[in-house]
Amino acid sequence: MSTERKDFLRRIVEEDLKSGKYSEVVTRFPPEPNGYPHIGHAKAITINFGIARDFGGRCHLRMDDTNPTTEDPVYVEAIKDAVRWLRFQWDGPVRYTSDYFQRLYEYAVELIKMGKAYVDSLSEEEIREYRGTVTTPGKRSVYAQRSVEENLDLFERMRKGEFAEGEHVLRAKIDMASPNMKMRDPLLYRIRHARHYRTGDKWAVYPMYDFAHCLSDYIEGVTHSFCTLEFENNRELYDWILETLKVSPPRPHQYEFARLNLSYTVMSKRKLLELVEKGVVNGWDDPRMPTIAGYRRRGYTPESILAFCDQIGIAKANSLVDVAQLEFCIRDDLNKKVPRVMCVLDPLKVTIDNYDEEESQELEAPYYPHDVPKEGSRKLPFSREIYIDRKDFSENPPKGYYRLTPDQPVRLRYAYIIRCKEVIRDEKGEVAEIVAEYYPDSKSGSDTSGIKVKSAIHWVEANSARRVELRLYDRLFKTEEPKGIEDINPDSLKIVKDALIEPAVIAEKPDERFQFEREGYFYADPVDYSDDAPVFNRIVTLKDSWAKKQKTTKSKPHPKPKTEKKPAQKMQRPSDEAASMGEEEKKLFDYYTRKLGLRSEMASTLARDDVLSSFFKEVLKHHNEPENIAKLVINEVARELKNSQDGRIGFTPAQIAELAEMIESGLISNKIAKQVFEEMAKSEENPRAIVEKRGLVQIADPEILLPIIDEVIASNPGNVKKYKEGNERLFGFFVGQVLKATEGKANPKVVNDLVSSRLEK
RNA sequence: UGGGGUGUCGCCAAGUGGUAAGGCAACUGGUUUUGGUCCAGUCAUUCGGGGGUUCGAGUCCCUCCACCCCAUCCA
Repeated sequence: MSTERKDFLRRIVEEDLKSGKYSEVVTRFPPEPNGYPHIGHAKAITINFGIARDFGGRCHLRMDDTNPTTEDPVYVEAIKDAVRWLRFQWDGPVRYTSDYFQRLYEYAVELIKMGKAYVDSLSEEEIREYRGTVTTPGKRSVYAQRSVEENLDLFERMRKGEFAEGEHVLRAKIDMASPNMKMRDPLLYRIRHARHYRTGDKWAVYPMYDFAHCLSDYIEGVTHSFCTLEFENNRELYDWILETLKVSPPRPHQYEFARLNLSYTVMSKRKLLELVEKGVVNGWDDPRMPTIAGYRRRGYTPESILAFCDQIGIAKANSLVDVAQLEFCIRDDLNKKVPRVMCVLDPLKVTIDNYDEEESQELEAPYYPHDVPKEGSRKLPFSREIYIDRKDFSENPPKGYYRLTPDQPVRLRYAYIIRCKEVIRDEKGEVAEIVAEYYPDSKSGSDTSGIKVKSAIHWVEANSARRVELRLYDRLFKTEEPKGIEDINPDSLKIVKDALIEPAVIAEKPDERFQFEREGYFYADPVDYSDDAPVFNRIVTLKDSWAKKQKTTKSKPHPKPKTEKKPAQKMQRPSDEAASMGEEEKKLFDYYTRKLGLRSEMASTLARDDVLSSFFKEVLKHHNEPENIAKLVINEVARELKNSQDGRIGFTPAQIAELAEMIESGLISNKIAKQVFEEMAKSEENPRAIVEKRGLVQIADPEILLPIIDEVIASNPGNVKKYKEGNERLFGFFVGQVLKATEGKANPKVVNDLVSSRLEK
């Protein structure tokens, strides 16, 4: 990985590798085998395997199988399939948390011996009560006082299966009053008399996620443990277990990213399961399902899913990705790959009455358009009777209609231009057939007719066409953020039983995915397709700007009202803040405003913060410039204070006073002061010493500055032009360049004046 | 309500004090025997709101607001 922009996880890995924290990156994809993986898993897979690949590391596939009641081998197969289908390869064998049960048990025993874990015999309800709530602390169980020996004995007997489920649990002894609920003596083990699909009846106790996960990561030598946002609160416990057990470094660390949400889709296992169980869809691999198996059956390519995962990025903001982004990815991929063929979804017979009944011919048609660099073609039978799509003919065409009408000829793609002569109706008055004539000299590729048509439509020859079943899939839900079954799109599947397709598709099988020209991308259903009864799934439609235009002209009587800029919300006056101050704070506030003459914003900020306030007063003793000192303390000192975890700061009030003097005297600029600040916080050196050592004295001499400015102006003629054309934001660019050239030492005020006068010329 | 997180275009998302990237969507126009593709172009005077610091703030400080997660013997 070189210099291109990286997501925050890759930056962390890069940093850790550079600093030598780890010599190699090891990640893992750790699903619980209790359901079919979906596109959200694809994101996690791409992240874990992708990062390992990008940094020359390894990625493990681990089944997090600590709950025997929910897991099943069919899911481990589905997960393995999904990873392989996405073209990733896990390092070594598939791993299982259940393989570590013995070691995990030993770690638990160790915790007990350290007095850091105990067997609790409270009931489930009691445990819940004792835990407290998010706002009230919990209280510890009386059983927490059990001796190490008793705990050891009990835990051993739990393991052997001497107790009923729920009778005892093993808990970590941490803090029942922790603000983090996950730290209130979390459960480590519970009794389960269930058969585990791998370990059978060997164990009667099973580790909980929090205990198993960090240790499994550690056992496997994982360095970076990526998971989704909802585990943020679990990180403290993850670290606590590894730290308390004093496992030898290198230790794994957990980082969280936002899980994928897709519009018009549900992603939770529970809701997906409901769809399957209630028969809303036909199983986990129903082409409408967001499962990997579903997309695969629908006809999505692994490349398109990967491209999608790439495009959506990795971040920490909860987001809802537009499904249109996914649709773009599959269209984009298939456009470059698949053969174009003709299939008529809603056949309308056309008899070409000037074409001899006895005659027929074969037309040569390429499988790929001019812009797809692939070779291949097939023969297209042509005769007196053909079928076109019903929507490609209109007796009363709307404005802008390019297709066949009584007055408008059209080209049959790869064949001739035809003209409608007569419309034949059935007893209900509907168009049943069209009688047309063709222009013999308009043959595709050797057209000498001189007739101009607005469009070319697809068609099939009546005798040779094959009847096929088409499954037209649409979004499963009708709302952007569906809650559940109540939001199902009733038209998510339309089955067309008697579409007609050109014979070569069935006979030659040039591919399994096709573009049915002007309709969409289709995939020969891997389960139900047979040569006798071909079935195609619609993967996605083509973009259709005609349909879009129709829709907008039909349903857009009013132009969309431009949303007004929302008016500024209620202003907050500093005096409002003063109102919320306590007695002491108010006194301080008054003192700062009246005696020291500080502005109220500053005064209130100081008055509300003990540490800042006393620091401020200390600095004042060394240098009595309340306003300047207050600014420094409020902005700079406050930052350093926030950034230091332990509340310690690497500088003294006297040093801040010194810094203030240097700024006031013009020795250094504010910009440099910031730099000095950071240096001070780190090195604990005196500001003056830092300035001298690093040569940070401000440059205000035009004699020095002017040549630099001219240089900057000379080397950015484009920006000079833009600036002169009115892009005043660019002013900062020039100043910035000069500052950069002087390593920040130029006096910005002087530079501003100078740049301004130079640019005027 | 305690704690942990997150707010940049309709949807994603870069951005680490010096010109608000990019993709999707949308919208022009061109090419086209697919109303597809492709090509050219348009689309954030502003970053949840308000103050402050600074020559200069999406980035630093203060404050308010909104949303998500945590009280399964699930993961």
